[in-house]
Amino acid sequence: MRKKAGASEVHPLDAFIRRLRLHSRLADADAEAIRRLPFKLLQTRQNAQPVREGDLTSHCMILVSGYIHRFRITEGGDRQILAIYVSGDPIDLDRLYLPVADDTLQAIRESAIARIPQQSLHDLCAARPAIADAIVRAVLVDSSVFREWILNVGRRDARTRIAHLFCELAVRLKAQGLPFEHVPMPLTQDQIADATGLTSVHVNRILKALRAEGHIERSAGGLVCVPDLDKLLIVGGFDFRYLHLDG
Amino acid sequence: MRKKAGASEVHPLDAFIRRLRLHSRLADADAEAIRRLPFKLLQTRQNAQPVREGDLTSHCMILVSGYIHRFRITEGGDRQILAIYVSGDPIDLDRLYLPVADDTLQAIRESAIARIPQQSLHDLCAARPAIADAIVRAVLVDSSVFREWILNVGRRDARTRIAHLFCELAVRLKAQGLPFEHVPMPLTQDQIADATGLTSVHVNRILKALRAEGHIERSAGGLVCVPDLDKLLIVGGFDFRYLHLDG
DNA sequence: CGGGGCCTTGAGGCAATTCAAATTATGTGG
DNA sequence: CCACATAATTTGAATTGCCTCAAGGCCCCG
Repeated sequence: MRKKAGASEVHPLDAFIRRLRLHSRLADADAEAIRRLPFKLLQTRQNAQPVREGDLTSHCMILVSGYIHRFRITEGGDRQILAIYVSGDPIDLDRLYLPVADDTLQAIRESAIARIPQQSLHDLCAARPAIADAIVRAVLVDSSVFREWILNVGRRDARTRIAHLFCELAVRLKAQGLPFEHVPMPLTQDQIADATGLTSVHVNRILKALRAEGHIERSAGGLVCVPDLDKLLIVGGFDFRYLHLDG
Repeated sequence: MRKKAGASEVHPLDAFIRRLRLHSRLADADAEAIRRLPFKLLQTRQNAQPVREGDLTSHCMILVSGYIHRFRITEGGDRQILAIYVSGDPIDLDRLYLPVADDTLQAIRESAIARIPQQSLHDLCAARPAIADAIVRAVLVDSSVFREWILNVGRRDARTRIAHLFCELAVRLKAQGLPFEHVPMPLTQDQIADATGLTSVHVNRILKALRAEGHIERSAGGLVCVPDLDKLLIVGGFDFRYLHLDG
């Protein structure tokens, strides 16, 4: 009757395995092989930058807990956030094949990261084709998300754009089995602005409007609370297809 | 003295091999294996859509000649172009692992496409790890380009944005060994608008200004001619890093 | 209790949009 | 090779969504 303690306890990479299984079938043996991967747990504080554009890297990182974003800067110094990662997400798989970083990674709040030697991952992929496939699939889904961001920033007005960002976060959190009614909002208004290609001033006004309309609510700890995700999905013009969550 | 005719003649997939070699080392045997891939040549006319969002596919396509773009549409019906492909580019590698299309592909002008069964590509990757790696690397470079487009659309003004688009096309054409002083401009002003998140009216005005400043010129057949790429690179705030052309 | 983030609000300005119409290319059939 | 239809470019005028600048308020933390 009692659950046995032991190997099946929570492992830092379990969330990563869950994330891969969102899009790929992995045998238990594959999952076990991932758990046996050598890694070091890295605790980063808010705003730390575990990798900067231009760095030559030797490891890949999995976000174990916390939130991290990825950004680039224009010649003029303007920042654009390109992705927001939640626990379980691999945050720089690209560096497995392109070891020179083309973006900077920054912790949104204090986070825990598993650092895995690239060589170990390559070896694992060579030994286990199902894992290699799962990794490519994860890369491709991310790629589809990048494309949706182009669409979001290029063709939607501020209100829809911001709503869409919240929707995406909520849906991805939900898919990962994380609490999603409260979207992680240690995302400052500045960061929302940088993720949507807007100004923090304008973001502020739009948030006010969305609040007035009841689409979002303030919540403890600076979280954004989504009282009715279905309604917000409509405001954000959200279509699930690009996330490839067919499961 | 005379070149021997035979196996070394131009093959439709040679441009693809060149494209892969931009970022990956491929042995001659690998290249030869690619040439032996079964494929059918498809001639498409302007505006044809070889694949639509939602299609379930069984093939992957390589652009042999011509130009193709990839787009998505918002709930409101606005189009955003997400990528522009030139000869040699694989245009839907993502479908190798995610067979349901999340974008629509459309020919900018009449084009020739090589259609390869996904199964054949999978087999080839399994047999030749170097090719599998090269394909993943191609996917990752594309992904970096998508991110640059987010930055472009999100954080640059119209002038810089349009200049950046031309720069990217010119640089990619050049890298592929194609003529690049004349950027392919069967891209209509509507299409430039959809690629940059602007209005065709505004694109028209900016083009006029860029012409007045001598950064671009009109050329036969609706091409845009870039008299001095180095200058345009500055106007577009262009940084090569994201293209990963270290070679 | 003072300083530094972050959020909030107002007023004014501008880049880009919308609407509308004229002009110029492109292509097709007679 | 011209006439006509269609698509693409160009231009103007008015509008607006979002930005800039600037100041004030809140809250956390030392």
